[in-house]
Amino acid sequence: MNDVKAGPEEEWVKSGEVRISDLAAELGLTKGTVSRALNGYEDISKKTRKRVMEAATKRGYVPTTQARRLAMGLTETIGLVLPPMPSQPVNTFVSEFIHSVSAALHLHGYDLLVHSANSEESEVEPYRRLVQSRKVDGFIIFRTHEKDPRVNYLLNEGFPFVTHGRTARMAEHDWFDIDGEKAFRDATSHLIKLGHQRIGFVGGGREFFSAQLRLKGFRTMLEECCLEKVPSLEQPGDLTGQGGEIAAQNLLKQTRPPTAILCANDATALGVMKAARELGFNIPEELSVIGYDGIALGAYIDPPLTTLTFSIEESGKEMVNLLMRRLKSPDLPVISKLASAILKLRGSEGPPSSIQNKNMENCL
Amino acid sequence: MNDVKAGPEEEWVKSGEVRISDLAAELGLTKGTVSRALNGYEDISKKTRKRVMEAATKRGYVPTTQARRLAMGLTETIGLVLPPMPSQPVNTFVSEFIHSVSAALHLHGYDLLVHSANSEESEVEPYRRLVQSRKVDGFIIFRTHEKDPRVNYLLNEGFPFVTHGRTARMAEHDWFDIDGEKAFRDATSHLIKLGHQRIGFVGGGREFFSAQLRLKGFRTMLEECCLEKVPSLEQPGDLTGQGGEIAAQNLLKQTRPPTAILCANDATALGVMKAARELGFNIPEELSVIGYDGIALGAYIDPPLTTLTFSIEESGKEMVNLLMRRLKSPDLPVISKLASAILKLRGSEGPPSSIQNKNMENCL
DNA sequence: TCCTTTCTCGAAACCGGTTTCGAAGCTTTG
DNA sequence: CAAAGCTTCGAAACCGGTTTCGAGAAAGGA
Repeated sequence: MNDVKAGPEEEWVKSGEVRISDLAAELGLTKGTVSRALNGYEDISKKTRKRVMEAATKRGYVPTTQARRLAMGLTETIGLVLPPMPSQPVNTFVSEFIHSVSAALHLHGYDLLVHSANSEESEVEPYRRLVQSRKVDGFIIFRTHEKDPRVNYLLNEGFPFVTHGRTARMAEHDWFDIDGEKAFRDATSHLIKLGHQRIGFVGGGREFFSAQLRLKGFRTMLEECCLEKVPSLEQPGDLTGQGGEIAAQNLLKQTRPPTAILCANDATALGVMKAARELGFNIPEELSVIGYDGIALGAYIDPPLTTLTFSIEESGKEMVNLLMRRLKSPDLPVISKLASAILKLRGSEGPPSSIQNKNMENCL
Repeated sequence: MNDVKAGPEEEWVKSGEVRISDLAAELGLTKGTVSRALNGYEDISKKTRKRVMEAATKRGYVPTTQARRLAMGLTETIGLVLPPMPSQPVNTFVSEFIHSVSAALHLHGYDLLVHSANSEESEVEPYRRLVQSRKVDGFIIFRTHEKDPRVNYLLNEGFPFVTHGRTARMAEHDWFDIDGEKAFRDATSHLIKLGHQRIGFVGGGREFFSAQLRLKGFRTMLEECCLEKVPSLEQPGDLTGQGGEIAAQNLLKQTRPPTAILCANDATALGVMKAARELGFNIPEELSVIGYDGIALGAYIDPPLTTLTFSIEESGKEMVNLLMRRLKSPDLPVISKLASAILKLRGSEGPPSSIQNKNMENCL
C-alpha cells in the first residue's frame, strides 16, 4: 500500500512514478504477468490483457528504460563521437547530420549518444570507453581517414558500426559515402567544357580519405581530356577558409595563374574567393570557383558559389539503415552505398575570359 | 567457474566481457565486497582493496553502466532536443553548442542524449517521452520562446533543466543568456555614432524571446539618442536568409530608405546584403549592415559581415554548470547568468554617404 | 466420469551492479 | 580473562524490469 492516501481513486498525474510492481499489486497480479500482458505474449487471456492495458494507460505507466535494457541485455543506443571542433567551424554538416541520424534512429526505438572527443587523447579513446562501459550498441562514424584507427579498433573488437566515408578496410565494414571522385570529375568536366584549360585544385588534408578521392576525380578528368597535369596547380589545403586563402595566393601569383579553381569544400572556396578579390581577380569573369558541400550560405554571397551538393538527410537515414541491419543480423555480408553529389550551378563559374588555345578539341 | 578454459592464466583482452561476479569468484570474495572495494568504501582492508584493484585492472573490468545506473537510480544522462531543422541552416551554432555541452557534461561523468523533434507533433512531446521513460536526469533547452510550453511542462513536473535564453517564467528556472538587448544597444549606438539616423531593423519571429529583446535594445538606444521611432523601418523576419531578403526589399524600396540595417541574426543579414546588391546598394558606402551570431564565414564574404559575437563554448560550459548544480541540490534558489556579446567590426558598416542633418548632437 | 490438452497465470531466476545489516574474528580495555 | 570495540567481510535485499518453467484450472475427448 502507498503511504500517501488521499482518496480511494486518487488521480495521479505526476509522470514516471508508477512502477510495474505498483500496477501488479493494484491488479492483483504478479509483475511477470503484467510484463507479459504489456509485451504481447500469447499466454495471457484477452480479459486480463485488457485489464492490464487499461490500468497501464490510466496510471500512465511507462517502463523504466534502464531496467528494461538491463534485463534485455542491450542499450538501444548508438554512439556518435564528434571530432575535435575546428576553431572556425564553417559547416552545418554536423548539426544536420546529427539531426537526421537522430530522427532515423528514433524510428527504430534507438537513442543517440553524442560524445565529443578532446584533442589531447587518442582518437580511439572515446570509442574504447563507450564500448567498455557498454553504453552503446553501435557507432556512427564520419570523416574517415584512409587508415582509420577507430575502424581498426572496432573491427578488432567485432563491434558494430557504419562509416560515412570509405577507408582502406572498406571491404570489411558497412559504409556509406558520397561519390566525391565522380563529383569532381563532373565539376572538372564542366569547367573544361566552359573552355578552361588551366584549372587549379585546392585539396583537403591528407588525413581525410574523401578529400583524396576528390583530387583523384579531378586528375582523372584532366587526363581523360588530354590536359596536362601541372603540379603547381595542385595546392594542399586544410578544408578551412584560411587554407583556401593561402592556397589561392599560391595559385594566383603564378606567372600563368589558373582560370578556374576547384576546391575540396565550400569553406576553402570562400577563402579562395576572398584572396582572389584581394588580388583583383573578378569572379567569375577572370576566375571560376567551384566548391563542395552545398552550404546554404553559398547562395547568399556575391557571386553565389557554385558547388557540389548532396542530401545530408539521406546520408543519415541510409547510415542508420545499414547499422540497424547489422545489429539485427551481425553475420550478414558487408554492404555499402554510394550516393552521388550534384553540381549546383549558382554563378561563381563561367567561361574563361580568353580562350588561349583549343587543344582540347582533340579529346572531346 | 568458466566453461572456457585454455590455461591457468589466460590473458583475456576482449573488452567488456568480465562481470563483477567473475571478479568476485576469481578472488574468492562476494560481489558486494568487490563493489565496495572498487568504490572506495572504508570497511575494506588495504590488502583486499589492493588485490581487488589489481585484478580489476588486469582483467580490464569496467562496470556495466546500465546496471550501475539502475542500482543507483539515476541515468547520468542529459537530454538535448533539437528543434526542427530549418531547410537552409547557415549557422553552426547547434554543432558548436552540442560539442561544448557534451564536453562539459563529460567532465561530470554525464552523457548527452540528443533527440530530434519532428515538426508534426507538439513541441513538448519529446520531453514528455524522455521524462516518462526516465531516460534523462535533466534537460538543456535552447531557443526559448517567451511563453515556452517546454518550460511550462518541466516546471510543472519539477524536472531539472536549464535554458539558453530567457522566458516569461525565468524567475522560476535557471537560465543562461546572451544580453541581446545590450548587444543591440551597442550596435545601434555604433551606427548612430557613425552618423546614421535612419536605421532599419529586421527582426526574428515573435516566437523567439531573444529576438524580441534585440528589438528592444534597438528601440531603447534610438530613444536615448532622440531618434524618432519609424514603424516602417522595423521589419519582421524569420531568422533566415529568405526572410532577410524580403525584409530588405521592403526597407530599401521605401522613398526614404534606411542608411543602415540591423539584423536579428547573420542569416538574415546575408539575405539583406543579397537583396541590397540586387537593388544596387553598395555596402557599406550606401548601406551599412550588421548581423548577430558571429558566424565564421561572415569573415569571408565581401564585404566581411560586421556582427555581434559571443562564445558558444562558454555558453555550453555555463549551462552545464548550472544544471549540475541543480541536480546536486534541487532546492537551491534559482540562478542565472547573463553573458555579453561583443561587436565584431569586419567591414559591412561605415558612415552614411550623406549626413543629412545633425540633430543628434543635442543628445550625444 | 476420468484422463489428457490447453489456457492462464504465479513463482522464481535473472540482468549486473549497489548498499545495508549483521556476524564473525581480532584487538583493546578494565 | 571476560566484556567491549574495531575491522573486515558475507549475506541478502534492492533497483525495475524480462523470461523461463511449472502448476492449477478449465476445456476437450474417450
